[in-house]
Amino acid sequence: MARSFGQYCGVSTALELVGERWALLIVRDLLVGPRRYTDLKQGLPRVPTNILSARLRELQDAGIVRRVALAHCGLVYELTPYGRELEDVVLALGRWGFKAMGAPEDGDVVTIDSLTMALRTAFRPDAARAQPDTAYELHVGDVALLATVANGALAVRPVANARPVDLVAATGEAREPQLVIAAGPRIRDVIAGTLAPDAAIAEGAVHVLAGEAALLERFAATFHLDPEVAERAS
Amino acid sequence: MARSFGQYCGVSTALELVGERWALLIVRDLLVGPRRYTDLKQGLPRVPTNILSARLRELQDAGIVRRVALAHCGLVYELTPYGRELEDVVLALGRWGFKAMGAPEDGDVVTIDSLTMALRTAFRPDAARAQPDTAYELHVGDVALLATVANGALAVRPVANARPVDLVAATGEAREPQLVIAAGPRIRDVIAGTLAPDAAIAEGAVHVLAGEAALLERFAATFHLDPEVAERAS
DNA sequence: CCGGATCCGAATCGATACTG
DNA sequence: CAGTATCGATTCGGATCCGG
Repeated sequence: MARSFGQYCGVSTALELVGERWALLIVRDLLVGPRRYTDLKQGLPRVPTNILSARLRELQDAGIVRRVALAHCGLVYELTPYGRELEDVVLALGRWGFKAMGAPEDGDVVTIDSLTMALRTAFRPDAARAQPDTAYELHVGDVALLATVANGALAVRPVANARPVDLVAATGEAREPQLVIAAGPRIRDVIAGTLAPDAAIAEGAVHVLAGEAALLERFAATFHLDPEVAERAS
Repeated sequence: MARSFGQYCGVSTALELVGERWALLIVRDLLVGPRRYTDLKQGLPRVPTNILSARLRELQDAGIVRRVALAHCGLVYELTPYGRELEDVVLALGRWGFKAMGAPEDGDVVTIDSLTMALRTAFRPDAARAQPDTAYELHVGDVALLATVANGALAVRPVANARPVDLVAATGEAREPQLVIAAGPRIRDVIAGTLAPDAAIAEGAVHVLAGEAALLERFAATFHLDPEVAERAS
């Protein structure tokens, strides 16, 4: 399959399976849920279609992705259980890369799936448990999603939902968001802890559309990546 | 620098910085300690020298690696604090890839650094704390290292050491290993939990060179990757 | 519209040779 | 020891096309 690194080692084995360009971004999107070919292409606007289909085939051959035909609804790709275990890898990568993010390049997009995984990356279960359950509605660019924090667990779903309302009701996730905010790229700085919530509002980096502005403090405490000072013996 | 994925996202940022071929394997080796160019080339026998120097330059430009001139001892490359934070990423990748490892391909090598990181990947601090402190000497292929477990912490160093003996004594790591074993690739199965210690000895997958064979049970409990059954709601 | 396959120029990688 | 230089082999990117 992929060119070998010539090592009998877990890291090199992993990189042979998911180290090719675009592969882990496909996995990232599939970690949010099963996706159709077209969904993936839309969520990864810069991936050439031949690369997307090549990666999907390789991921299937490796037992990471499975292709499922839905009754009367077309095809979806979904992670196998083994593929879902890549969550730790993607979260670790996201956590590390988040700190290196500067201002967005021209033409950079924020997608529903990437924002969903970013929220999962930054989510602090213990910080969440220390505060009242809250539902946040977050708008970034033309992406909008509802993040519901309850009992130390996080659920994220798109807000302009294609899902039937009764499904939402059934999962008990439906609830009026206590805070609705619209943010630009500097929401990253709020989560990274380099921009205080009140400063973010004062500077217009975050707009409160509904709810009490003070709840942004709770948001920032719940979704937070600490500097992790990296004091370690070499 | 690298071609952009066109997303404002932590995962894609990380992949732009360390997603190129060989980059994370270089980081893996540097996580064990500072290395000279020649050390890296030896630990990554299949990397073309032009790629190695290109990656080292890119990693330096990204602030992940630093090039340090030692007094009268040449140059070494070492991770910056930010680079050292990639440990979580490399360990997560190693843990995941370890389970996908089959039999080694022809010509696959096991290096000191890859084996050291594999032991770190599989190390269970709580399992270690539940048992007496132990020093293991492990030979795989032509690689030999000493893994010292004390107070729930792991220290690994090469056994045919170029380091002065008094340095070893100063760090308190020096101690006669209670168990010395020589193993082939199937040591992987012992760590993965698919080959029981006594069966490994019976089948000749692991040879006990010194110490009590029963200590291999302790080794297997200390260095272990559980199946992590991945039962999760899709 | 969905789910790709095909073609081709550009960029990257791999192998080897060579240099201060 | 610490890399450059070169060049053929691969892979990637962009665009187009095609069957359902």
